Amino acid sequence: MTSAGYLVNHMARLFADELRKRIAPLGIVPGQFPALLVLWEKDGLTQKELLALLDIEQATLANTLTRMERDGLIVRREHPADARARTIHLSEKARAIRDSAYEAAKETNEEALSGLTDGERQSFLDCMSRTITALQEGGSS
Amino acid sequence: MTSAGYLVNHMARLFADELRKRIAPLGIVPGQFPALLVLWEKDGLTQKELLALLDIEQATLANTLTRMERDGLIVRREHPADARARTIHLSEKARAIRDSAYEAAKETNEEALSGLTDGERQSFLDCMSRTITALQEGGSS
DNA sequence: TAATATTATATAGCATGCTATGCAATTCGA
DNA sequence: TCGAATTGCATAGCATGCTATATAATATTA
Repeated sequence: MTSAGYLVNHMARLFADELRKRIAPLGIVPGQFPALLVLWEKDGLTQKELLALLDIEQATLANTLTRMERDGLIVRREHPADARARTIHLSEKARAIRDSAYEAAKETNEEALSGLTDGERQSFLDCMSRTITALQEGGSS
Repeated sequence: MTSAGYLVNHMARLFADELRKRIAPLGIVPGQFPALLVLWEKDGLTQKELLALLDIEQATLANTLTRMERDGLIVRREHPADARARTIHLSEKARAIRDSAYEAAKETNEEALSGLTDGERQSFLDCMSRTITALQEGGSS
């Protein structure tokens, strides 16, 4: 159980669980975080525009947005020019938790990497980025 | 999108997808891999014994075993001494794909880490192990 | 030994992710 | 401009993981 794949899977679940506990009081869950990060920067995007900034599939985003709407984090309005599309807008609630959510994410990362030096953290993130690139290139060949 | 948590999640999905593609011809899926690794070493364990060797929850294992039985990878027999328990046995099919499965996992790891030197791979795995430890300790405090 | 507690496994319900497919609206080309 | 192709989003169905709870069997204890 010390292969890269096994460790990566285990680590990802622990990361998600830790974040989940920290953001639970805010009324959000880990799967909503990436979309929120984008929408906190720029509101009123269409699903397609939001999708282009995330690393998930369209169907996954569609389902996540449905849950975010159910949870009162976003509202979707009809697109002014295209009846197929809808624009996505954060609720006041979602805007209000922004700083706390950033803080929770920061604390999660800090806890996870607490045993690593700054240099190790740097090279760790670098290794992950390069691993991601390698796996993406393999698939698209 | 360069925080540790985001990268870890993304990397884990790419790893799983790559492995999924490589083992699909064998008739298994990534979630079955950890249980298979254990059962290839030692057959006839109970669910509880198997669980003790894996990093997943009991309910997750129970469902995985149900799917493995459905897929013809295992059979479960009544435990000779405890009517609550069942012993888990690999099918001939599962035994037959062992070497191919190991090879597929090895190739997945090799592809993922292809851009890293041996030294980098070593420290990468080490960082992951330490991160896992840090997150486990935090939760159990 | 009968009542209680514990244990082994299963199930319910949910989140997150995927592929495949459906559907309505828009765009393009003849 | 009309029919075909494309596009934007939703839905179906599944895997993998979780927590909480149910159930039956075993173990303990008063």
